[in-house]
Amino acid sequence: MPELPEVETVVQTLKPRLIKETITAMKILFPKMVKTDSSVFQTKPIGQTIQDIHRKGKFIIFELDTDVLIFHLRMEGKFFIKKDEPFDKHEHLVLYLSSGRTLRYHDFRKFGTAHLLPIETYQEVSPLNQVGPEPKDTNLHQYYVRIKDSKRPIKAILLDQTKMSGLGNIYVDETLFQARIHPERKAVDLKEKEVVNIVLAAREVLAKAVALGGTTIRSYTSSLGVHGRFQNELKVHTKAGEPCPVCGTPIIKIKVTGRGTYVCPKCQK
DNA sequence: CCCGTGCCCTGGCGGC
DNA sequence: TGCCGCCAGGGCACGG
Repeated sequence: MPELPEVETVVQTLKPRLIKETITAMKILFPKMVKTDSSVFQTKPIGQTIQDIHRKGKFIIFELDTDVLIFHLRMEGKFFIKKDEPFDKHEHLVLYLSSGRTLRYHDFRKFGTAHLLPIETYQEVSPLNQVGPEPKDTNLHQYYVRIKDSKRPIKAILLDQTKMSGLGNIYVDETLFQARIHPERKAVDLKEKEVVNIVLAAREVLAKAVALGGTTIRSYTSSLGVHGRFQNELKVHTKAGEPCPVCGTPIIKIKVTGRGTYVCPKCQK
C-alpha cells in the first residue's frame, strides 16, 4: 500500500528512466481507471514529452508539454517498464515511448486512478486541490487550530488527506506510537503540545521511511518496484501479539473508523 | 458543514 | 484437497 515514502521512491526510480521520453501511443485496458473524458485522455498525450515527474501527497504527476498525467496507486498499483512483451492480465494502462519501451500501470485490485489535466490549472481542480500539505510543510499551530474542535479520533484526522497529506494506515500507526498517543483519542481532547508532537513524529517517521525506500510488507518480484527496507523498522504495525519495543506489553490490533490499527495499550494514552 | 457508511476489486487465507 | 466466503483498504459519493 503505497504511502508517501513508497510514492516518493517510485517517482525517484521512474524519473531518470522516463524524462525526455515522448509518448507515441497509448492503450487503455481497464477503462474505469481513467477519470478524464476517455477520448481526451487517449489522444491528447500523444506526441507530448515527459518533462518532469513529481508527486503531491500520494499522487504521481507526469508533467508533459501542455498537460499532466496524474496517477494514484491506491493499495497495489505499480509501474513497470518493458519492451514488447505480451500484456499481463493486471496491466491496465500502457504508454508507448519513443525509445521503443512501454510504461505499464499494473494493479491487481483495480483501485488506482488516472487523470489528464491541463498543466496550467491542474493544481486548482480535483483531485489535487483536495490535497493538503505534507507533514514537513505543515504549520504546527495552524494544523492544531484546524483540527482542535473535531470529535473524530485522531487517527481518522491523520488519514484525512485534505488536512495533511502523505500518511496512510501504516505510517499513522507508527506516528501515533512514536508520539505515545492512542489512535482513538478525539482531536478535541488533545492539547496543542500533543498535536505538535504528533506532526513532529510524522515528519521523523516519513523522513526515515523515505531514506530507506519505503515499506514492502507483501513481497513482490518487481522489476521497477519498491524494495523498501522500512518494514524492518516498524514498531507496531503488523506486530499484534509481539512485545512493544519500549515496554514489552503485547501489541494489540483494534479497529478505528474501519481501519485495522496496531497499538501498544500501555504506551499510548 | 461534519461525519459515518458503503462501494470499488481480487488475492490470499481461514474454516470446513 | 478444494471450495466458499470474507477481509484488506484510499478516496469518493451519498445520506443523516
